[in-house]
Amino acid sequence: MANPMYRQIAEDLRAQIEGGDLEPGQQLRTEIELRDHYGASRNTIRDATKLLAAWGMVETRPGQGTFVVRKIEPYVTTLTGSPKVPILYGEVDDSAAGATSGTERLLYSTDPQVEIQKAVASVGRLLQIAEGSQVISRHQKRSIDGTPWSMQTSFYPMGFILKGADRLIQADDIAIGTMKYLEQTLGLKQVGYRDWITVRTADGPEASFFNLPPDGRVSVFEVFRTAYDQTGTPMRLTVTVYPTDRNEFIVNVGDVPKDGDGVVPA
Amino acid sequence: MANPMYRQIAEDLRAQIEGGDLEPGQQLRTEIELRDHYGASRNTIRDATKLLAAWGMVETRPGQGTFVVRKIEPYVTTLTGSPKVPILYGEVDDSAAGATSGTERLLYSTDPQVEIQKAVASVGRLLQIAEGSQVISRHQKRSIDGTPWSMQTSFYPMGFILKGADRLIQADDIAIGTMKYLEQTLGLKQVGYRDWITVRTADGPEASFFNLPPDGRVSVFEVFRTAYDQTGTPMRLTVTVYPTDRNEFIVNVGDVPKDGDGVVPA
DNA sequence: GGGTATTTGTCCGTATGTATT
DNA sequence: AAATACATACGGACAAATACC
Repeated sequence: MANPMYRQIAEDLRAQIEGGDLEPGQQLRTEIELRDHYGASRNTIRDATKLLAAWGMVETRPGQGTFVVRKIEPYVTTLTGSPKVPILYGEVDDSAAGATSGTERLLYSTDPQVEIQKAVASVGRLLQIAEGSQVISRHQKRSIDGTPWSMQTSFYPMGFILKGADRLIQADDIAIGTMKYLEQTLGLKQVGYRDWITVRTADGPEASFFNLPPDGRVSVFEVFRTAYDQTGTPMRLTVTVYPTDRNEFIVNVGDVPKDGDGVVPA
Repeated sequence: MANPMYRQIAEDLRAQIEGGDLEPGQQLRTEIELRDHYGASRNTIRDATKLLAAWGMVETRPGQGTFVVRKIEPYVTTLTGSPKVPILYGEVDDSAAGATSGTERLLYSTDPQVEIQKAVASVGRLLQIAEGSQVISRHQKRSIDGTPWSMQTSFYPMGFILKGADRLIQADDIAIGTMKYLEQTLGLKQVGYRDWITVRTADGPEASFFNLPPDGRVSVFEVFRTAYDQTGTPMRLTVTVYPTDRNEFIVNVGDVPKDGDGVVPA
């Protein structure tokens, strides 16, 4: 016996899933049935399904059963350029739900939650201000087609308010865009940005908002975007968290064909 | 009791780790000691440590004990630009190991493993050739400072060989770089590339090479880089797999300050 | 709403195997 | 070889979530 029994059972079930014997969304046999089928104890069957869950192939629902996971249609964000999704702020109109046609996707964003905070170490470092100094924090949760998609928090130096950009501390959307607003009020123009991309396990609130399984299987992208003004000074830090199971990114460098068919690997 | 016992125990141990009572690398008390301490059964203690392992906070080693994980110093790759690490091919000279000084990091790469393969769906789509047509595959495993870092496979259309780029099927490094070689032999010049970034769970060989825990906790970046020539035709597809626990990425857009202090969030 | 059957979740005790020191 | 520590496996009991009548 090279492999332990629970692993062999997991491999067997994996083969059934990958072979198509078990469709995505379909329910597996119950633990009792699997116990009798494999001649193992229920706990060993549970070890096998736990391993499959760690592989991201099944999920268990208390009171219901064990199901083959349905892959979420990933949303692709192009980091080198602007997103092309129509954005809807405020309350969702339920009557309009389900009316999105074709491949067009609807992005819904909560109104910004504005707070004055002390800069933690990472925020201070990236904004090049002292750790602990005051910053404006604008937080939004965003969904696409009803699926929780990302949580975004933008940080601005507190000095922007004193210099006249007082709309930053109002808890509503700045329709023309904050970058244009800062240009009009403070003369700050964004000339470039740097994205820092990491992956980590989701914390509690994130797992809750994104509906992630509690076993820590799905991690999240954390993207730190530092925007620089014409003097090379950081003018905004945007931290966005995306679950890795429903998000992918594109980076275009140099002369490349337009996005379209043939850019998606799967 | 809002939470089950194993979860409360896990939270308690987590607080000890985050509070600094348990240092990274330090051994936890054994399962038997924890069982007596918390008044639970050994199986419940094991459920708690399994949860901590899923959170990426501890790792268990058979015959040794349970240890607080040591965070790996992440390696940062700038996607918009060329890497700046010195590359060493072939066998490693052990006598030189440990002699790297300062912040300089040593990249070691295996000799390319060259194969002729049929293009799978994703390779065919990104290279814009028919699925199942022949491609040259050049695979390398790479380490930084002795730590397994990435697995990279480049795919070229088979036609390149017939047109004279026959060094592509030799299993050694092309010192001047394959891009320059293709320019010299075929007149193909890379004018840009597109990176497609996804995250998925590691498969068996990947988990083995990268030394990842078998519980599926650590996932991997999979970056598909399609290089385009002056006619806008894909000339190479490079698929690189990086463990997410030791890799981060940077994307620079527009006019940004040089990399250096203040670009790292943590 | 209530009650019941089904299914997974939690917890226990025990025994044995395997890896490491 | 022996001791230690985690890994695997069993069987049992009860709890909690869900679905259905």
